[in-house]
Amino acid sequence: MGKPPTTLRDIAKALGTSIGSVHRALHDNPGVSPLTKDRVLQMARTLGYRPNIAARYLSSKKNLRISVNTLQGTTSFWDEVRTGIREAAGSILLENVEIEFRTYPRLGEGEEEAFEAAIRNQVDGIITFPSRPQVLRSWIRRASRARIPVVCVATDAPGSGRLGIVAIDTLASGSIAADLMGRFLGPREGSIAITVFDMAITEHAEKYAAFESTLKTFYPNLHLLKPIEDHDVEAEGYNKCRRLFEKCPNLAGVYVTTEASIPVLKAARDAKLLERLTIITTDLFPDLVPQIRSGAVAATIYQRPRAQGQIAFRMLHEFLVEGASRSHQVALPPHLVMRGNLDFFLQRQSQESTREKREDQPQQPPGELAGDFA
Amino acid sequence: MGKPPTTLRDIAKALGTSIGSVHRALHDNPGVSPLTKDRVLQMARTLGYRPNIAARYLSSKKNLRISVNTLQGTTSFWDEVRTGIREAAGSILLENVEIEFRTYPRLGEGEEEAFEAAIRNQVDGIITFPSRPQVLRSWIRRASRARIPVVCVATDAPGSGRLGIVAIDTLASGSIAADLMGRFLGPREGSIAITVFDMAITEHAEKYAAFESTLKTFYPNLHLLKPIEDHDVEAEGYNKCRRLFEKCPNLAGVYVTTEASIPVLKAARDAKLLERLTIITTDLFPDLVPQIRSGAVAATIYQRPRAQGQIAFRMLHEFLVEGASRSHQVALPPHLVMRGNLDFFLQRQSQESTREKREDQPQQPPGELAGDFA
DNA sequence: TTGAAAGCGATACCAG
DNA sequence: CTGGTATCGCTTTCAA
Repeated sequence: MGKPPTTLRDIAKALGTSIGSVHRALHDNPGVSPLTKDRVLQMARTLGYRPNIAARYLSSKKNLRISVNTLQGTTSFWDEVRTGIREAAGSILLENVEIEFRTYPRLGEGEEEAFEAAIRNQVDGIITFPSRPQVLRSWIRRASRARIPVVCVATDAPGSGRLGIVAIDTLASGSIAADLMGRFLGPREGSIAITVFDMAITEHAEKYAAFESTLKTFYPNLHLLKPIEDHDVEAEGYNKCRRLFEKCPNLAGVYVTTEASIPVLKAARDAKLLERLTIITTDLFPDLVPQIRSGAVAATIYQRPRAQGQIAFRMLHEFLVEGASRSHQVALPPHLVMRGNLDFFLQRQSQESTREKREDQPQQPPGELAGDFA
Repeated sequence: MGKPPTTLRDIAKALGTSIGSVHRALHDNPGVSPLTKDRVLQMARTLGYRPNIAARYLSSKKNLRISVNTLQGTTSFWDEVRTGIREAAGSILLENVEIEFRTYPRLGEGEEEAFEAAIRNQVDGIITFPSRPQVLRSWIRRASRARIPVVCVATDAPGSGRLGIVAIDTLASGSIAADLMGRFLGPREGSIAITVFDMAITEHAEKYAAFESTLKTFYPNLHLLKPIEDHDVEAEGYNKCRRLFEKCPNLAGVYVTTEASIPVLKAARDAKLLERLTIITTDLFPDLVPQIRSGAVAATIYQRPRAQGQIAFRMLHEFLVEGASRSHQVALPPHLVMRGNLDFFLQRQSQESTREKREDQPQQPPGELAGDFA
């Protein structure tokens, strides 16, 4: 059926030139006359040339090096992102990737240095969390000019020339949160509070907008308050919440769009409001578990850090190997965690680490284990 | 850093034999003395030999053939599973897979024939939906004996020797449904109905059990009724529901664990109960969309057919190529679709088909498009 | 600037 | 039963 794919040799033959020249032309290596180069490029196109990845890997076995620039785990989120990346890297058929983790301790501290180091070390690609997109933008531009593709995780850096972005869909998150809030509260009236890191972050503004829109459309009995910005500072979140709780007696629910839910919960507890509030949080980390189990948190929107890491890696790897990848903008739908399915997600998280360990074990040669597929 | 990986040549040299013999020994091809075979196997193990996939693919470029045996799309579920499989196959680096779709028209009609045909055609692996696990079990066994690995999608075939299973986690599904039902209904008392295909299907029994357990634990005010079995027959579902609705005046909610939610909704409407019932359904298909939008369906548990297809394919491919894969039992958490995030999911579904078309376009050679990563 | 040729690691075939 | 070798498509080096 399908005719055999075009090879370098085919192009060379068709043009009466040599494989070497064709190769050089296709990779715009020095030492090709502009004429031959044009002809080769032309012919490659008409013949529909697609490089054979296996052959390429086999002959030049230089490894790809990918730098992963992320935040140190304040919570488990970034640990899981890294796990996802490791997993995806481990399940690649062509084992041609080396990963360098450059982890910085806090938001905006060491972020630029890490990026600079990655570029200086000539990595082939970068996966990064642009905690302050404006600051990182120029760095990403610089990387792009040096032909180092950059994939952003969790937060986008618009207008930076980054290759791609993997994040949770903000619209889906905000909307489902609002929908749940509305259904949980039923017909009664009340006010809803929402906390964000900073409305200057696109993602957070979008979540707010989606939440607001869905609430307004379907649950007009609920009134959304102005967003509380906590800037990931515990005291700030706590104090602003306390103040709000006192000022707003008809408060019915709170939606925490970031991981910083603990201060909010503490404030609610201290204000003796925990029982009366319907609280929806974001992500899943150890301190949140008892809050969910006790019912203090009605539901949490899980942002699937592991999946984000896996997809980011695949996107970057596919680009590095094939020169193009499917879609460079992935917006994942979040998962919903409540009391009933909490254990399922906790189990999943712990399975990750277990599996990591098993991967170090020596593997059997293929002939042996085809046994019963047990 | 890492020392260079062991090759066939290394083994041959260490044993003072030839590459040819080593190769034969590792693949237990005919024509090796038991002695050499043992020595080779031994040495391969001690040297930690791992075959080089790229080299293997390059030299013997025989394609893998995979048969995909699924139900014709009564709804869009199986179409999406197939799309997921196609997607995963398309994004494989080593383009060495050919997919043969064997689609049968209805539950249990043509299922065995399709399986038999796949085996007869000597495919390298099978992805199947075992609509009647007991019936298919012996066929799967037969395939396994012929060294054809089988991956089940959506429903398991226990004790069949299948290589793996990809499905939605029944516990997570049933539990989240119960949790939502409980929260939606609030403190008031009432009965809850649940419909399944047949309690003899493991997955359905498990969903029921999970639903029951979560409901009992957290929402004792709600009383769960005996399950309604519809056997995917429209009239059966409709009639049983009508009867139930009349018999049970304090009915507060219904959980439909299968795709067969339309008859239930019709029954509710005809009984003038639609407004008063909280209905949670399963999956997402065109006819359900207006029901969600109107609020008749409070939420639907989306079983992510595309993801199931992708993962099933990857599992099978990884096994065929590497002889082993990560985990052979994947239980996915479902997605939750409500009015607010409905559009997000609909958009996703339509993107699939759009993207499929774009894949046919000729691709640029790699040198060209590294441009601005736009 | 170009052409020729030596690998990369595994497969498969042919002669011993 | 075993050893040797051409081959897959590409990269890279060395001559010309």
